[in-house]
Amino acid sequence: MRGGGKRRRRRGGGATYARRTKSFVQPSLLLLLQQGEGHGYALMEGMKRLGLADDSLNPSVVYRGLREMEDWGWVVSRWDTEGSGPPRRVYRITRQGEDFLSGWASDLHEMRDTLDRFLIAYKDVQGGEQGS
Amino acid sequence: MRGGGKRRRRRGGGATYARRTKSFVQPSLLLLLQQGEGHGYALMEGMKRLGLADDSLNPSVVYRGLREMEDWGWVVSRWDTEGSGPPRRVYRITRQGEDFLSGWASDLHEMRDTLDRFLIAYKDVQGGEQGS
DNA sequence: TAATATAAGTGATATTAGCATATATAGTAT
DNA sequence: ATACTATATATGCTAATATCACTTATATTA
Repeated sequence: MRGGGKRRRRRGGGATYARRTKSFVQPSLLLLLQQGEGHGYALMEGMKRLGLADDSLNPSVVYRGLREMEDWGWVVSRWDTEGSGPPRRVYRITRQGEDFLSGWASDLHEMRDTLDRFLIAYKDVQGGEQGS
Repeated sequence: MRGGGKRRRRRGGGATYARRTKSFVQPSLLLLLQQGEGHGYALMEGMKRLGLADDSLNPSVVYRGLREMEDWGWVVSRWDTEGSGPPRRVYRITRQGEDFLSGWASDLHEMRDTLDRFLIAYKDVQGGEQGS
C-alpha cells in the first residue's frame, strides 16, 4: 500500500512521486480541471459540490496546491479581470498534468482497495466476538 | 471529508482527534490486536499478510506507533522473555483502544466513500472525452 | 459607510512519515 | 570460535505535509 514501493527519486521542484497518494486535494483539483478551466475559489466550491471536500477545507490548501502544481508543470494559469469582483487566476490542466492525474488515480485506486481490506477485516472481527 | 468538521480539541499526549483518518498504520495495529495480543515485529508481518502494508513499511513506524498508542492508553504492554530470540514487547488492546478503533473505522469508511466518489468521477471524465 | 461575498495569497508552526542507524539475542553455517 | 542471518526493539534527524492565523483587494448590498 501507500504508493507501493520505493520510487523516491526527486523531481524538479522538490516533489517526489511518493507524495502522489498522500494529498487528496491536488488530484481533486486536476480532476475538476479536466472538465474545464477554473480559478481557485470555484474549484474549491466544486470539490465540495462533488463531495471531495467539506467546509473544513482551508482555502490556503487549494491556492498553495495550485501554485505548486504550476511549478511542476501540471497546470498553467492566466489572470481574468473580466466580469465583476476581484481578479481571478484561472488554471488550465496541461498534458503533463493529465498524465500525472492518471497515475495518481491508479494509486488512489490501490489505496481504496487497501481501505476496503481494512474495513472488511474490521467488520469480520466485530461480527465474530460480540461479548468477549 | 477528512474526518468531517473541526473537532480539534487537544488530547493528553498532544494528539488530536483530527489525526484519526490520517495514519493508517495505527488503526491497522489496533485491528490486529483486537484479534489477540502480539508484539511489534509480528504485527508488522500481520499487516503485510492482510494486505494492509507492503515491504516499504518501515519498522520504526510500527514501533513508534505502538509506543504512542500506549501513551494515549489505547494499548498496554508487557515484556515477554520466554521462548527463543530477543525479548518481545507484547501489546494488548484496551477498552479505550477498542472504542477509538471503532471511531477510526467509521472515519476510514467515510474516507473510502470519498475515494470512491473521486474514482467514479475520474472514470466518467475519462470515458466522456477520449480525443479532446 | 459598514458589512458581506468573492478572490488570492503569505508566514509560521504543528504534525506525520521516512531514512539511517544502533543495540541485542539466538540459531546456523564455516 | 567466528561470522552471518533472522528476529526484535528503538532513537535521532530530516523531509514532507497539513493547518492556523492573518493580510490584501474588489465589488455588491444594507
